[in-house]
Amino acid sequence: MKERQERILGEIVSIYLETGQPVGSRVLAEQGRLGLSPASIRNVMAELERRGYLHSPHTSAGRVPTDSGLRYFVDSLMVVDANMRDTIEQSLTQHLQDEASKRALLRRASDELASLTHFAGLVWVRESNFSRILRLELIPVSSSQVLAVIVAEGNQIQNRLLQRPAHVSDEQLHRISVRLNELLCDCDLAEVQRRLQHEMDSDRLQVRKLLEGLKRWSDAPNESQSDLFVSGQRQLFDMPELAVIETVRSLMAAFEEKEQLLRLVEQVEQDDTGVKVFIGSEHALVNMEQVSVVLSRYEGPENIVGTLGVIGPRRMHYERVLPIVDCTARWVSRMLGGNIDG
Amino acid sequence: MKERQERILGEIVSIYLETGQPVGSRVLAEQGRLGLSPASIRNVMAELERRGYLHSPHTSAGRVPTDSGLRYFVDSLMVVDANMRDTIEQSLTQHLQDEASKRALLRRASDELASLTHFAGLVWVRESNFSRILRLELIPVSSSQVLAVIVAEGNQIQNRLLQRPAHVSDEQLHRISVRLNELLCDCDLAEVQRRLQHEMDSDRLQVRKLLEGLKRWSDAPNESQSDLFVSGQRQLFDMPELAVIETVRSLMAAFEEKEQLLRLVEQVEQDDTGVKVFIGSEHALVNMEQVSVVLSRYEGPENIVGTLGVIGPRRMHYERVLPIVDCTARWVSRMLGGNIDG
DNA sequence: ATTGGCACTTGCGGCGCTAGAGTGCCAGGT
DNA sequence: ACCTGGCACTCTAGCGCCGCAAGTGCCAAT
Repeated sequence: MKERQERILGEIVSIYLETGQPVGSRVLAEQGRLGLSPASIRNVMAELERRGYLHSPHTSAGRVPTDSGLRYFVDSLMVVDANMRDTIEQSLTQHLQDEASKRALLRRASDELASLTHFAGLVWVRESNFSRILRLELIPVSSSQVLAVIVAEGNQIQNRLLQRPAHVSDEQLHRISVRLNELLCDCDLAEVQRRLQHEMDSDRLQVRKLLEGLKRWSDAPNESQSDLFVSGQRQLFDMPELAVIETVRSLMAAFEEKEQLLRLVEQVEQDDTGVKVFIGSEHALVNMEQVSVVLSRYEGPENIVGTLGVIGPRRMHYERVLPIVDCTARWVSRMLGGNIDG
Repeated sequence: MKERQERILGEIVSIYLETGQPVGSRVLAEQGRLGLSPASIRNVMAELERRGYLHSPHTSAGRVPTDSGLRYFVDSLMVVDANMRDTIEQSLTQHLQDEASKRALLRRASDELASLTHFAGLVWVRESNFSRILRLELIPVSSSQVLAVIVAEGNQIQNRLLQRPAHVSDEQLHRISVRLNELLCDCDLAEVQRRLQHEMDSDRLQVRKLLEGLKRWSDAPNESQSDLFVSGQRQLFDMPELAVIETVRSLMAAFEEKEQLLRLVEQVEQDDTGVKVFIGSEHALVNMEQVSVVLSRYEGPENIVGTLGVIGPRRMHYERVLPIVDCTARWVSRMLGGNIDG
């Protein structure tokens, strides 16, 4: 694209991001940074429209950047604010210092995304079953129940109540626990299943019920930990172009049903090329042509991976939001590396 | 109030609940169940308006029940559908059968409230620390960490990673675990604190760090379990009178900030007189004069208490919603009594 | 006490108009 | 060859107006 066209597209986009209104040749000329008359600008605008970067809502309105227009801006024209990163790091350091658990950390990360961008923050963590068992412990709870605790790789901790086999003393239970621990330690999921099955067949331990419970656990992903944190939805509705009941409904539906978001989020998990932007209709979310999604993959130790980012209006300051999402993702990755329970 | 006035108020309310529109004397007369002419009805309506049960938006609109009008309806006129309860029980039995954890159960209850009423379901559980310890176990995780698991009364289970004291073998850790278990078993929170302090002072076990971690745990309420479940918000925006951006914002704010809701919810926790209804401005939520809240307290075994209910439009079918909330609360109470982990 | 009739009030939808904004194109200047 | 002022054209948003429909309050008659 000609340099002249780029300059004009850039100006149009940045004014549009500010105001959200169509921008006309007049204001563009008066704003002065181009040194061109309205008429000249009009010619270029017409060309840009022919190429699909601009769009007129109607004859007597100005031009609005299309999704492609914004895309071009984000890909080629945008300059990220350099000292943005420091500000972000600072804020993150301040607010995300020492969180007790992984869940708490992620929730706070989501809050932080929301408060930095003033849009909706989003943190997703891949639903993961225990992968490789580091430790298994059975703890007697009552005469009818026993608590199974599993510590898996990446310090994931999961627990579940199982039915206690009749006529098994605490003493015996402890022995079974030790035995199972030896049996299942360092096994991955498939191996755990196999060995449990084998154990059940021979049933030397006479605790078929218990083993069944364990097996069922390893079958189903642990659904008790919801895995999508969303913060600051309400801020979206402060943007006039999103404060439309139709859009509101769609947004709420997306947040509540989650499947649509998950599809998007999983796309990002595939390739790990930093921050990914979906502008307007680029994500396939229906009725949400006015929103953009900015996501990045993050990665904790062993088996913890996920995606985080923000959902905001199509006209967001990408040059601010992109580094925010990027930094937060890195930060979260770093924090997850530390000492954190699951 | 005169029987005639009651009948008319009742008719107005039930038409209003259906349509959401002001109801005029004409339709009321034509509807036929009163056997009176529009003129007569008008007289009574004027009287009802003077008493504050009705309100005209303007001269040429019909009458709309005020909050007091609806209140009177709910308190004195309403007849709850008798076989409603069966339907509800049935649906609950079907969907809430065996949930693995307390959290899962409560979340499902919230979903169920939402799907039965088509409004937003709400379940709150009182944030509670462990009360009386039934069992404490220390599990070695790595060379630097140890997992503490506490089983408390009511089968509440909580776990936390603590720093592992240096130079303590798995063997020793197990002994410490047994010792601590003996020491702290059956103690309430205050007693736990006291004994831990005492133990730290003498420090016979040489594991000050570990004890400190435990103590800090018992100080702070366990914040990692968020305690308010909300489902089906989006359904609210299908009601035309709530699909107003102003109201949407307020609703979202209430759901996100939670303090306002908690204040309401705690009011209900105080007295346990079954279902409680807040109509329109009766709850002090700003900008939400168009919504009503129906809540009931529920109660699990030992120390688990909470409030659940729905948030819906002011014009909801109270005669349907009240039994739904009531039954769900009883049901949840019953289920919590069963075998469920925390 | 009830009711039909009538005058009065009020919001709402449709219509036409104007002002303002912005464009496209052309002809003339550099 | 490119830029620019000018002009005719188009479209929308806002305003005022009007008439319709709905509903009321009151009164006189039953």
